[in-house]
Amino acid sequence: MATLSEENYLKAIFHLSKYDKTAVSTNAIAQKMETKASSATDMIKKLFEKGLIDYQKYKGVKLTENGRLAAVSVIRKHRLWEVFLVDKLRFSWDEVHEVAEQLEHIKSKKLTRELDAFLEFPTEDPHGDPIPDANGIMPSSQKLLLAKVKQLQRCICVGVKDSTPKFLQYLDKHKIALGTEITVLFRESYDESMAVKINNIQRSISKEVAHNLFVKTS
Amino acid sequence: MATLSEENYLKAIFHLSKYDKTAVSTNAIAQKMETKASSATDMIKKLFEKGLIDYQKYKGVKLTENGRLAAVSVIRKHRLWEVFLVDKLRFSWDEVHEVAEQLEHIKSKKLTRELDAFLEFPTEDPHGDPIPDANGIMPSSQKLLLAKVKQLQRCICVGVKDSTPKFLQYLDKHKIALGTEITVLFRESYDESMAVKINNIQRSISKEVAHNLFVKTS
DNA sequence: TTTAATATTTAGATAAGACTAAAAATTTAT
DNA sequence: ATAAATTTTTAGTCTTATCTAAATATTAAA
Repeated sequence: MATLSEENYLKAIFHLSKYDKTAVSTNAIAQKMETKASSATDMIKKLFEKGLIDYQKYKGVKLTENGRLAAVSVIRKHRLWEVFLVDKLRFSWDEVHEVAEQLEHIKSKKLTRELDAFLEFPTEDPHGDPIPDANGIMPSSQKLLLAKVKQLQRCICVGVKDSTPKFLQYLDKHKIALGTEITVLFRESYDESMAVKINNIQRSISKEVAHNLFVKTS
Repeated sequence: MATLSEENYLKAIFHLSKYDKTAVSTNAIAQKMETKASSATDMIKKLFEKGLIDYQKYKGVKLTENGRLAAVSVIRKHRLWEVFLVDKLRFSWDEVHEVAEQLEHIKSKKLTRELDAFLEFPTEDPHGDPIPDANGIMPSSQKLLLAKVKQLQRCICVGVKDSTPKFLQYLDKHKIALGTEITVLFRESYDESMAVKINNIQRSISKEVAHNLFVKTS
């Protein structure tokens, strides 16, 4: 059984290797965990001893299958709790992360199973991120960044890449939510901003925002 | 802010001084925490430094007002989560304790407040124990042990003193639940057992059981 | 390709919370 | 009232997870 700190490191490693499946560096882990590289090295050794990561000195780390399962189990709980907080307890999507960071470490198979059933088996959390099933399988979705959408295409907002309160509150303020329809009008090459139509109103979306909003094209 | 371990010690001290409000001994705390007296002494010093207990060497400890509030806050969360598990997640009353022991340490004022509202402000947990309000006030109830009920009196089961799975499962097996009506017929002085009528059937209740079942007389 | 910069690891220290063993204080019993 | 038994505290050690500083390895630059 992994300790709280081990679980957090596994989660960090998982997120760092989510897109490119290459080895993760000690520094990257330390940065994500907001700790020092030496601390990361210590934990890396521990996770290696427990068979949760592959590791060779100076070569970075990769999750083993057991490590991946442990990480995904924590992520599953995190996202289920987020759904609970938003759907049942009147939290907004920018308030859930901190509490879910605590709840994700509660150890009880039955709790996770029953919570899942109580929430009617959700497949996505309030930010549009997929919820892994009990076997550790992530539902895949063909979302893409708004920044990649072609001119004159219509798309629907399905998730966020940056889920910090700041960005989520920005979206709330500008009436952009999951399910909101966005039509890309044109791109400003100077600053990489985009002119879009949202709720029939034309607006400009900055490069920063366009690179942190996931959409689906129909 | 109290650590997880500090919270558990405060809870232990609270429960040990619940009935008789006298000072609690180091040994009693150590026993309740399933640890050694020396460890208890270490923690006592820490809680004293933080102003959560009154303490004089060799004289035992008492919660300060702040200490009591901290303990009661944890107990409030514990009991709210127990209600959640039973009412919403299909846990039985003998399964909730272990999970609630973890959930009680989650730190979020909003979570507690919203959970309370979601559960429609319950006043008792699944074992009939009172749930303190947000200000740390315990609803009082005039329950008494079944063992104290007079002959030929009718009463209603409202709580348990022993809430270990073993006892709770015993009650389930014998169809005794909160709300069950019990009429005391007579007392066997030899073994202190009681003859009672439950659901119109006459049964014998051992001394052990009678001393762990709370009832209310009308 | 040798040097410079950067990344990683090692060594040793610290704090929290637990332990054992021994010392000191208190309580109980004679 | 003193001795014996018990309780409590102290002193020193251990583990986990962190840190700083120094050493070593790797990567980038000249």
